[in-house]
Formats: sequence, C-alpha cells, structure tokens
Amino acid sequence: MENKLVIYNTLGRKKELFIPIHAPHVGLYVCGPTVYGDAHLGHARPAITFDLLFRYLTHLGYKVRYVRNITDVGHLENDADEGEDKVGKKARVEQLEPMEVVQYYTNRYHDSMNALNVLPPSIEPHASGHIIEQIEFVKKILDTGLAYESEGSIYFDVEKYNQHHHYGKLSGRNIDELMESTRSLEGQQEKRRPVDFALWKKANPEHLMHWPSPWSEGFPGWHLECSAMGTKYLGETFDIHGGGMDLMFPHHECEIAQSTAALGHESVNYWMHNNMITINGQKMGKSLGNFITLEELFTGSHPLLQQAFSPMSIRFFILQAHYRSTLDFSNEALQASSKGFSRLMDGYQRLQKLTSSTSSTVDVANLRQRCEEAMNDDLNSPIVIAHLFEAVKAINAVHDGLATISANDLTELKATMKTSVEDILGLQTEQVVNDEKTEAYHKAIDLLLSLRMEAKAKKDWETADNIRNQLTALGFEVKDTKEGFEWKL
RNA sequence: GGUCGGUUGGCCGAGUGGCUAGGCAGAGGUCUGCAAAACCUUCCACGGCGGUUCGAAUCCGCCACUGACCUCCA
Repeated sequence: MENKLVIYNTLGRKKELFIPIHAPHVGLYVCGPTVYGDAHLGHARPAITFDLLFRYLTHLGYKVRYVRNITDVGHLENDADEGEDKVGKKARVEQLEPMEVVQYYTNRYHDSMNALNVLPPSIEPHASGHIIEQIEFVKKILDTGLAYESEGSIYFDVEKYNQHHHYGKLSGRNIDELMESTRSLEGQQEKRRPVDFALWKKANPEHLMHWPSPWSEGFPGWHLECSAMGTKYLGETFDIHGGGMDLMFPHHECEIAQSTAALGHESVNYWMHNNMITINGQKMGKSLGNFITLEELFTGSHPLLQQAFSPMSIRFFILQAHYRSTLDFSNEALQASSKGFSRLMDGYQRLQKLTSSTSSTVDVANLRQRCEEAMNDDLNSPIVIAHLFEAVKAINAVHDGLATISANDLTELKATMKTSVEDILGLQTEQVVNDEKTEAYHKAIDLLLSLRMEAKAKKDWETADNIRNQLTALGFEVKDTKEGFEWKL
C-alpha cells in the first residue's frame, strides 16, 4: 500500500514519510487518561488529535489497531517514586473502593469522548488489569542487569543503561545534566541515583492498591504500563506512539529505556506529540488549577466562561489549530470557532439540497486532492478546514443563484465534503434527534412559520413580525428565503 | 541554570524566499416590506537590529519578550 502521509517524528525532530511495518496493518498506541478526575479541555487535545490520525489512517485504507490505555494504578501524586497513588488518594478521600473511582471517571471520560465524537479505540486496556504482564516485564529488565532491587522495590539503573544506549534521545536530555539537576527528594535513599525510576514499588501499609510480586506486596511504576500493554497488544515493535508533549519526559523517555532494556531493541518507530492548550498564555493543567473541564465547557458552568460551548464547537476549535502548535483558550476564540463551525455545517447541509445545472461555474475539482495533500502534510487540519470554507463559498453562491454546478461536480463535491467533514474531521451536525416528539415539535414550528408566510402574503407585517420576534426571543433563528423560510434553534 | 520551542493584522490561527491562507470581529454595498442569512468589496500583518539575496515575514546572526519540559500533568 502506498501513501504520501508524512508525519513529524519527535525522534529525529523532523517530518518523515509514514511507512508501516506490516501494511495494511498499523499499530497505534496513545497514552490515555489517569482516571481520578473529570477530563478537562487539555485532555480533549490528544484525544481529538489521535482520533484524527486514527480516522485518516483508516480512510487511507489501513487496518488500524488503536490502543489507548486507562491509567488506574501506579500514577503517583508528587514525586514519581514517592507520592501517593492518585486513584488511591481519591478513593481514600471519598471513601470509595479504588475501582469505584476508576469506573466512575472512566464512564465520565467515555461520555465526554462520545460527545466530542472521538471514536473508541480498538483496545482500551487498564493498567490494573495487566499487573502480571508488568511483573514479567520487570523480570526481563532485571535479567539484563539494568535494574536493581532495593528494599522490596525495583529501580531502573539509568546510568548503566546509558552506557550502551542513549537515555534522553527522545526529549533531548543530557544524562550528565540530569544527574546534576534532578532534585533529590526525601525518601529516595533506596535509589542509587536520583535519575533512576521505579519499575515496582513496595506498598506502604496505608496504600489501598497492591498486588503480590516476587519482590514485595506492591504496585507497578507508572511508566511500565505503557511498555507492557503496548508490547502485549501491538507487538515488540509497532508503528506509532502518541501522547501529550508534557509526557515526553520523563514518561516516554522511560518507556523507551524500559522497552529497549527488556526487548533488546526499540519498540516504536514514530513518536508523535500534541502540543498544549494554554489559557492566558499558560498551560492549562491540574497542577496550575487553571483547567476547565469538558463538562463545564458543555454547560457553561465555569466563572471564566461567558457561555456554554457545544462539544462539536470544541472539536472544531481544536482542529482549527495544528496539533503541534499551542492553542490559546479564550471566550473570544471559542466564540469565533463556534460561529465558524455553524457556517461550515450550514453550508454542508445546504449542499444536500443544491440542484445541478448543465455546467459548472464553480471550481470544485481539486478540493479532494487539496484536502488530502493537507492531511498528508502531518495532519494539517487547519488547511483542510480552510479548503472546506472555500467549498462553502461555492455552495452558497450556487444556493443564491449566483453560480451553477454540474451534476458530476455536485456528486463529487458531496462525496468530498462527506469524506472530509464527517469521516476525517469527525464533525457532525449537532442534536440530530429523530423521535416522534422532535418531529411533532418541528412540525409545530413549521406550522407557525407557515402562518407567518400567509400573513406576509397579505402584507400583514405586524403579525409576521410578531411571530418572528417571539420565536427569536425563544432562541430560534428565523430566515426568509426565496422559496419560503428556514429556521433553527 | 539546562534542554527545546514560540513571537503573524482587533482576536484565534495557517503558510511560503517573489504570487489571497482560513475563521471571527470591523467598514461599505447587493438582496429583502423590515430583519436574518448569503453574496460582493474593503481595512488591519508578519517582535527589534543587522546580514545573505535581484528580492525575506519566509534563510543566517545577535537582542528582546514569552512558553513548555527538567516534580504529577494531555
């Protein structure tokens, strides 16, 4: 299978032609959420970025196995090796079983992803469900002598590893500098060096989640789950590993070290990292406390928000920026996206009703090609969207009778728009509910507006305006057209 | 302090050594009973200083500002 998809590989820091190991199969692993709190706007970025990749690879004809994990154990609160387990802490504070916390936030994460039209991954493994695999992984590393036991815990020997491999190749870190600058924290006497990281941690008595292992009753280190589960489901070598830029170091660097140590070779060909969403120029994140959850965005219930923003406008907002750029949040920016999204989708819907002529005065021939070229260039969704707006311009011109389109062009345009808008960008018209009640309600509004048309025909402007004004006050948008009227809520 | 990035018009945000990004907002116009929508036209730009070049916002250097990572973070 041939393709012209070029993606930016963090390893090497340049764009590379994407060549899968076993075409038409593609293995894709993305770091998923730690389920101890609601997903915020920042979580939407990798989800949508790699959903875009997943969709596009699928569009190109690849059979993609997309693994996105749920981190429900081993992710510690403060220092990577010393703090409290995030899920465990939440469970203790709320007096719940840890798995209740996990289930609750996993469900809510799924709800949010659903709303954003993020396709579910092929496999969504839980770290807690792969303790055995992780223990086996630790054993392999111990066998190579690149890890050591200390008081029931196992640590990765970074310095020893670095003698034959390059620890820091992904993030551009220099180990000597790391040795100097890594903070020495209390309770780290077990480690030989501060740069060493935990593969297995012996659990304190108050620790809620722990499993038996050859070394101690304990739990796996955070970096381990991705190595173990990636290997299990995608093989010793797979195509793409993705995640947020903030995970590059230490998380992904440690993954490379673990996999290289255990398997004897690197396991990932392409590393992809999405950039951060910022708010007032600063990263939106848990630690800064400046995050807005997706639910708050959907409902508008956050002091910083001037209004609610629909899931699709959030998706559109994210797709309007390239995934490797920072994206700055503001009400103004989101409102602009929201309006732009409406314009795009109005045009898309209008397209379905267009009638063709014998010839075209609009040029839509290259749209498909130009959209693919943009996607092939490291998933340049903003360019795709710019092309789609050009198409909307043409659609509107035809709609207004200022241009014509041939039957062939119309068919092609419809197909291209569907592919780009729905299949690749994953945008959909919102609130498509088709039950009897909705139908009745639509008919009722149509009836009201028909009465208004009659009043207009009699030049009874007072009645006509009255109906329109009252509907507008209720939040409807009423438009008169040549044929009659259009409305939407 | 170290590593890596960014600095584009009122806002968000692409891109390229010479040719319109796009969206939102603003201005004028067409259409309309009035609106709305749509369409047309239009304003506003590439941090500063040097250098390379016939030509640089795009390449190089210096400076300024700013961000991310170096501790959990998508």
